[in-house]
Amino acid sequence: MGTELLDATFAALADPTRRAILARLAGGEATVTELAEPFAMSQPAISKHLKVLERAGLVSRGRDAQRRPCRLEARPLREATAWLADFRDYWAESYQRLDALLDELKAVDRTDAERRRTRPDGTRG
Amino acid sequence: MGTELLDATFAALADPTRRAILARLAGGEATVTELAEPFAMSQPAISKHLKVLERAGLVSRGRDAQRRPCRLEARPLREATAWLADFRDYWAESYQRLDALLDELKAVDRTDAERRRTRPDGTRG
DNA sequence: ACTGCTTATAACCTCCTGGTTCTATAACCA
DNA sequence: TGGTTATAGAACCAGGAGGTTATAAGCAGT
Repeated sequence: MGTELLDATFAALADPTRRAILARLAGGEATVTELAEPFAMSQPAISKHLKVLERAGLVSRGRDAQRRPCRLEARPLREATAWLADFRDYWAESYQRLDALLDELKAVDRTDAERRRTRPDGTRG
Repeated sequence: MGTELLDATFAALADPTRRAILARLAGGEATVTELAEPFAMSQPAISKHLKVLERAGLVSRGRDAQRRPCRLEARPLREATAWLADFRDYWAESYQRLDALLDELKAVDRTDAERRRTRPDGTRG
């Protein structure tokens, strides 16, 4: 599980233009000019975004004469999703442990209360 | 669903130091010095990372005398996970549509073959 | 061979990021 | 009051990100 792939993937996802490009590509392959069309931005800017997505492995390119059609790649998205899911699970588990701890503390409180009723000086002896 | 929150969240997740901090915090609250300890990095650097995490809403801070304990916040992580999940679903759906399209094309191929058998010049009528 | 379309590259700018060191603030401790 | 601990802030630096324009390169059609 390469941290560099995670770095690149999350960094790629951090830009709204790139997320929009990915969303567009989820609907099927597209060429650079097709991808650039909805944006108020020059074509080289889109090419740069595509290079970022490509470096992260999120997008791969084919060849069709002059065109370089882009398509989505699943792997880095899977890895990023897996990281978030693992994280969520680990966190949930920690909360369970915390809940258990709190239950335990409550139990101790109760026994303390018991003890105080019989031994009012609060010693634990 | 603010794109700015997504920007900040994914950007925050794009750094391995910050992901490690989050992982540490999934195990419970921690102070800045506790968080800084495992890293070969100055304390102000960690404070900067914490500020990034805070700006993204991933972390909130309390107060305990001189200490400013950090704890995880669920919301931005939920939003990021949701974005990825929605994306995955949309993508899967598109693939279904693509499968349907391919089936349709195969069907057309078959009818073409039928036609060729009766009309060898290939005209479509 | 010329023209047009599609894409990438180069050079440049500005702003942000991630790190540093040094210093200030604030709370506790004696 | 003075010292220590915990954290934040300021000033600085190098490098990268995201944009621009102008240009080059590859391929297609006539």
